[in-house]
Amino acid sequence: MNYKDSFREYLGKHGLKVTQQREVILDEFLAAGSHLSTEELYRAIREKNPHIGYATVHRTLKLLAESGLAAPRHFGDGHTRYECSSEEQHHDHLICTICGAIVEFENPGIERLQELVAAKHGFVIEQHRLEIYGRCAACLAGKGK
Amino acid sequence: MNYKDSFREYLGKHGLKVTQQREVILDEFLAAGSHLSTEELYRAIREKNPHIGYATVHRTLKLLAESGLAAPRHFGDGHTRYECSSEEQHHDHLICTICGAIVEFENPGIERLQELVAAKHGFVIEQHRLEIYGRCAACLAGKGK
DNA sequence: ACAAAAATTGATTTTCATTTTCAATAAAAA
DNA sequence: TTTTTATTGAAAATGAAAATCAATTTTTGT
Ligand SMILES: [Mn+2]
Ligand SMILES: [Mn+2]
Ligand SMILES: [Zn+2]
Ligand SMILES: [Zn+2]
Repeated sequence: MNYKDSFREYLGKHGLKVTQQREVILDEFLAAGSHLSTEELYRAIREKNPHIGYATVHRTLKLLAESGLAAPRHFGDGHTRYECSSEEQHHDHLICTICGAIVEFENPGIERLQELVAAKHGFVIEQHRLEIYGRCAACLAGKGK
Repeated sequence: MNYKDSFREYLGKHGLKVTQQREVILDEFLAAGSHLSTEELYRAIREKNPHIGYATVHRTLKLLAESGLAAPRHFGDGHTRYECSSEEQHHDHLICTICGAIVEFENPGIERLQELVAAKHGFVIEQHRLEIYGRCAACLAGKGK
């Protein structure tokens, strides 16, 4: 089942309605780059759909997050960013402090050690967040934007 | 050199003044528990020093962070929290999603793997943040507050 | 298809942590 | 001590996120 059907299913199961705005916003969310802020997605949508309001974009992103289709991220710039999460598996992020580039990575070894750390302290993990901040290759080479 | 002298040194080197308020706030910051929000520290200070304003507590915490004596943390509850950072070494956090308990841990294996991940993507690490959210032992046993 | 019921929309307002303002005050320099 | 400079704290401003509410759209019921 694809994103659009999953979203429709979630809406139906929660007594929510399938609206034109929600369809457009999901389409643009899937088409636009990942890790976009509400403001960024709103601007992208507004180009083709000037009638869709900021509040609706905001609410739909929260709805996508609640439905598990989008994942909110916080990289320290004061803006909540969202990325698709349904079909992708868990990953963490490398963030360039100069150009803002975001690189995703997965590391089973780190994941395993986290489980060991949690177990050692009697915790059962629900989620985790690992963000590595530094300078990306391009910026180190003086070629960052 | 202790915290108070380090702070005085930082102030002196930056053309800033050593004030009674800053001394009191640093004292309370060191005496109070770790991972306190500005609001929490302000309340603790106000009990003995009703004349110290919220803005001054806020500014002093930022100053402590700039000087490297305090480290700001964000655990997702919308409040910036601060902890001492000067003499302690790096650590990460386990946060209970039920009672809010915060457990600190260090794991050299995870740190090493992070360096490998960063190197693989051409990044030079400046800092990182690892937060593991889950249920603590007490809450799992039904004894959480 | 039509009417009634229920949810959504979007411009606007509100919230709330954080930051800034500014006249009075305190600290450091002369 | 006098002058200069920074700090203080009450209040106001800021800004991202969330809430409001009358108008509109979607869905349900007949
Ligand atoms: Mn990502
Ligand atoms: Mn800590
Ligand atoms: Zn870069
Ligand atoms: Zn707990």
